[in-house]
Amino acid sequence: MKGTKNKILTIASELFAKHGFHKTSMEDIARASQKAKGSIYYYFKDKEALFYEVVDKELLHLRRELALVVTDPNKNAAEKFKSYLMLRMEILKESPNYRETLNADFHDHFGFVDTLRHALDRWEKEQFKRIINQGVSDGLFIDQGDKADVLLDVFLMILKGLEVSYFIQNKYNQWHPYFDDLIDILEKGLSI
Amino acid sequence: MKGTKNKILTIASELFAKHGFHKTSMEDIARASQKAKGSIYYYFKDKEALFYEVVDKELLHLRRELALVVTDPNKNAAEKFKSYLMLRMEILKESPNYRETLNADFHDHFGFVDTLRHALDRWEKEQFKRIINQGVSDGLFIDQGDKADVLLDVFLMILKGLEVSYFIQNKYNQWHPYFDDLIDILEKGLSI
Amino acid sequence: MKGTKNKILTIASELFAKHGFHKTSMEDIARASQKAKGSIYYYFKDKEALFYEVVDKELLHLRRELALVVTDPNKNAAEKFKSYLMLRMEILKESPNYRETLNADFHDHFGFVDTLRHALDRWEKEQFKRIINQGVSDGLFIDQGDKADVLLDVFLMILKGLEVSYFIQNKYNQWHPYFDDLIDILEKGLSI
Amino acid sequence: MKGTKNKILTIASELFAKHGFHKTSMEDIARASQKAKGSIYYYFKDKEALFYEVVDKELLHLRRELALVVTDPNKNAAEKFKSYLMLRMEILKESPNYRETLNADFHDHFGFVDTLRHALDRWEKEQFKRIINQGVSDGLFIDQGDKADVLLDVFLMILKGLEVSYFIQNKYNQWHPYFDDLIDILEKGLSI
DNA sequence: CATGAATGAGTGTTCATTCAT
DNA sequence: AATGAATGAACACTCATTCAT
Repeated sequence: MKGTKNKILTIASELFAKHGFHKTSMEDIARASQKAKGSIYYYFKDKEALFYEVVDKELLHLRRELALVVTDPNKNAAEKFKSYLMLRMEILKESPNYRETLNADFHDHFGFVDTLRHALDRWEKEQFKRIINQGVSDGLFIDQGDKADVLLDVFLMILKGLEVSYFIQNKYNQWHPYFDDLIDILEKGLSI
Repeated sequence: MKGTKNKILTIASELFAKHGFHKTSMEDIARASQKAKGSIYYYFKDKEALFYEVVDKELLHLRRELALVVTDPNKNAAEKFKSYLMLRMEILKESPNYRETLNADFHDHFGFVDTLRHALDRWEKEQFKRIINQGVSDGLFIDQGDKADVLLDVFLMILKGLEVSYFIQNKYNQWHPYFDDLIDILEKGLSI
Repeated sequence: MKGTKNKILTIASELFAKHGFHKTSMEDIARASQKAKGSIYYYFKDKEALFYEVVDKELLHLRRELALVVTDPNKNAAEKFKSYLMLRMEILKESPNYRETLNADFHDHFGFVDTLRHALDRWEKEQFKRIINQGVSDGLFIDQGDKADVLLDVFLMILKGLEVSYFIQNKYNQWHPYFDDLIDILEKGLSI
Repeated sequence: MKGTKNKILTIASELFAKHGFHKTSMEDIARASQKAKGSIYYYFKDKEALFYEVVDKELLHLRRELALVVTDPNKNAAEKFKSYLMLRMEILKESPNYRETLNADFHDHFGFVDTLRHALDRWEKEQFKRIINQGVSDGLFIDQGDKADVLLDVFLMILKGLEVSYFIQNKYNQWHPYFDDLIDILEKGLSI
């Protein structure tokens, strides 16, 4: 039955989100989802494998939503650019398990999610390329030539950095009002 | 004796840096510092209290070094600005315990380090204000008026975000060559 | 269907042989035999019952081969004696599941194999009696009278003891070259 | 305190003896010795390390007792030979944990006791050499020359084999009355 | 000051077995 | 005849913390 696996996945997602990976025990998940501990292991090899699928689900949602923006026929490149950034932050705000992933990296406790994160990085770079190409062919953006790739990387770096100030340090509500200004700053800084 | 406490502190700093807070046990610290486990608890109430002092020490070092830049009589405001940013990254690179503090785990469950981080935030904002004020009075920068405070906050937000891409995601070596460009982008973005 | 049961039996035999009773899980057997876990329980009440049949099959093979020696019309008693001993060791070498049966674990906790082993003991004693009787009637051996039975038991005891040095302690290759000498010693020791 | 460690060691020895290594849990040992589970791990790295020390203690006892026979000034070589064999069996009967060591399981999966067993093997060979040398110099035994070493090994092999029939298959009480006969057989078999 | 023995709650994981279909 | 989802008891091991000395 899909039912059991999904229930475990859903409950696990909530618990991991609320208490973090380390402080959520398999015991907790089993109790909360009213399943036997062994049942979790029937569907998921590991605690890590369970967390992996939880994060995977979040990122699937993120990509699906962002793709709608990128392919939206009613927006020009500049609008897509801004919409993408804002929606990205909005969805990430509700993807707490992916966010936990950004940190612990360092001590390689979550090396097992690297696959997912790198895949997302590549995917996002691709989307930005599309937006920019559209902007260039529409005459809105200037073709940066060889510098384009580096600029894109730098831009993504800043973007990912903001996730931290925004979410992990819980400044979301504090900074959100100034987010427009921030996007302007970035656009201006990158505009040459 | 100061000797014992300092030895514990030094060794703990190294071990936390190498293996992280969670993966470093009091046992490990006791063994490495050739002290009894009980002795650690004589000087430090908690594992958390020990970590707190370790991080405190790192931030003390950071502030001391950055203060030298801010008060340097041989630099103008623009130079101080750039020097501050670069030195900040350089020292943070060697402050792994503070960096672990950026973890969600620590935010959710170890609020005890928040005190330190907030104190640093306030301190850094103060330093930037000094630099900018000097720049304005020297005619280098334009007085932003009411917007100054918000711009400063946004700027610091970006700065802190960069820590993540830089250190936690181990991109330091990858991005370092472009750091100059990045500072330029920030200066340009913020300059009007 | 015989097919399913036999497949399970064959695969189980291989896995038990390779990894031992404890380290072979029903899961392993199910996966390797491409059958569902439940199917194993359809044919075998227990993990123990499954192992029992595996061992039973090995001993069936052993008895069949040894019977050929005992009833061989072209060998005299002395030749049968030596052939029996050597063939016995040769076949046991390839009967790893029976051999695991010698374990203390199995004696303390898995008495279910005792039945098989005792049956084998009785069978082997019978075969030796036959050989000796043939030897006596051919004038090759001396009738030991009342002592015959005890001597036979002692002899079998030594024989079974050798299995351990030989197989369990993996000295097979080491001792094999001296096996002839050993049989001589036993013959001489028992000959009066 | 030696007290706690010894209590754990003693209780563990009894439990391992009664139920075997696998069926004795650390929980059981903790409960029976009225110590915390953690206390066991304070003194013993592992369940294996605990078992190792238990076996070590048994073998220490064995060697101490056998050494008394080997160095007994009131026995000639033949007497020592017989005494050694009988005492050996007597003590091994009361060394159930060492005996579990003879298992295939332990060979495949618990190589950690091999050290002990090999040390014992070497030690026993040494003792036999002493006895035989005494016998030769007293004119009781004939010097076997080059063959001595191999004969010794074969002899030890038989000896170790007997352990199985005797103890693991619980034939001790059954065979003990015939042990004298058995020693005679071995002496005769090996004597030329 | 300093020790180190002792604790016990907590954790991830395994696996033989059952049963509705 | 055959399945495979679901179970739950069991287990080895970790570690921050306490306290008598």
